[in-house]
Amino acid sequence: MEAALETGIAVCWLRRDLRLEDNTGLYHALKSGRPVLLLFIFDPEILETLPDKRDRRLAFIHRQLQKINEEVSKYGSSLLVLHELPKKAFIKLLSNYAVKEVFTNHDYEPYARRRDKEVADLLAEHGVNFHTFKDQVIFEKNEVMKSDGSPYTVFTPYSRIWKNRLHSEGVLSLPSEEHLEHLLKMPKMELPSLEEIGFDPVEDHVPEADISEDLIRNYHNTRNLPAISGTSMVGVHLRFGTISVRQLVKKALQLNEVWLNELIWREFFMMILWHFPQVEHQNFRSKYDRIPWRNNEREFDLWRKGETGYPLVDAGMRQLNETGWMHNRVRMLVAGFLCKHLLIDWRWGEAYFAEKLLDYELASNNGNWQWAAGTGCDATPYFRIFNPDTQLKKFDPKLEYVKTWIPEFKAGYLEPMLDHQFARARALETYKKALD
DNA sequence: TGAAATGTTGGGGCG
DNA sequence: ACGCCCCAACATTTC
Repeated sequence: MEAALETGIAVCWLRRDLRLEDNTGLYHALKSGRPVLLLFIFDPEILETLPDKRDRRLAFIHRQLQKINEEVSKYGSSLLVLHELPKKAFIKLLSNYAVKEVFTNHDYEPYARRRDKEVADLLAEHGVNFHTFKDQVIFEKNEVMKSDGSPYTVFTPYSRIWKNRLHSEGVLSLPSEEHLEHLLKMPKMELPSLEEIGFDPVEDHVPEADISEDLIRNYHNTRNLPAISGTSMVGVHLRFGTISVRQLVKKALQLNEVWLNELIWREFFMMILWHFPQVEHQNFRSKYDRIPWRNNEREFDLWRKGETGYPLVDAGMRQLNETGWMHNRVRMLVAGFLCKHLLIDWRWGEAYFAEKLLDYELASNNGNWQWAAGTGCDATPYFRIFNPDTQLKKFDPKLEYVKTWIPEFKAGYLEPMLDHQFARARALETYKKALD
């Protein structure tokens, strides 16, 4: 038996689960009885969608990979990092190593599903077992469904069943970090540099996550005040898997249900994207297809630069442009402003966020943009239109946030690009007419 | 996790 | 004392 196992290795393919701790796929690979080769692939098909060669996300991923490589080298192993189409990478891998099994964690985005299908087919042709695991969510795919077997499209009932199921099943964590001695012994290899994969090195000042008891307990009181560090900043870590969602849910259960709900929103939108992959490019509700978006390029540009003349909108866009992050309360406002005040297609805004946000997550970004535009599931009704000045008075009354991101700010620093009352009436009329 | 318009109530000023 | 008006405060409706 032992001899048979020695004749081949297992590969653990990391994608958006860049950690060695509590990693489901890695755990099962390490327990497979075969030496485990740890693999990461820079996929040119993904990289070419990133227009900015100074992309901070790439720098973040690169740094995480270096950390992982450093860590596994303590076990006499190495991370293997390739830069080519995954299918080609596996063809090469199969010719260089006696690969018997491949382990990985589920990735639910439409592109990832196509990619993984191709790799699965290739591996099957070569008689290699492909084992995939749920890791990035608590409940996936069809695990939280209505009693008639259809997916939920409203958050509240979904979250109720999600919580019921969580309480009956508990949270299962797998200590992959305790079995790293089963990694394949090999000399430490260097990663390709950022330049070698076509990117420029850039300071990756990704915000530190704050999952202190203090912050989580107070989350519901402070999360709407953009001048305060009242949010946990876990988005980017969930995106790339540098924190396990199971660790966060355990804390949430003990400390704050409002914060737990935010984690459930993430899974809600992932579930929606799984069942309705067409929402990546289309309105969830097709009755909104007839909205005549104005799509004025000049106005879009003012929005992007943070020069609308509405202080809270502009502060948010400048925070995004400068740091790759924007406070969530302000994200809702700027998204609503683009769709309703300017009548610009939510897809334009979504694409801009996708380019700029370090914590960009297709399912959440799409779900929340469609929420703001009113075209999505469980979305804000079309007649709910934020007043940017009222939002400022409510959530940044001392103008602290605004002054942080708009240095030249003073009352009337910039003439509003359009009148709120006018834009509100125009949005109501446009939506109403399109829906009739 | 809306805002504005419209409706209702009740206290107080005033003749 | 009483009716009338004003208006703030709150509630409801509408978009």
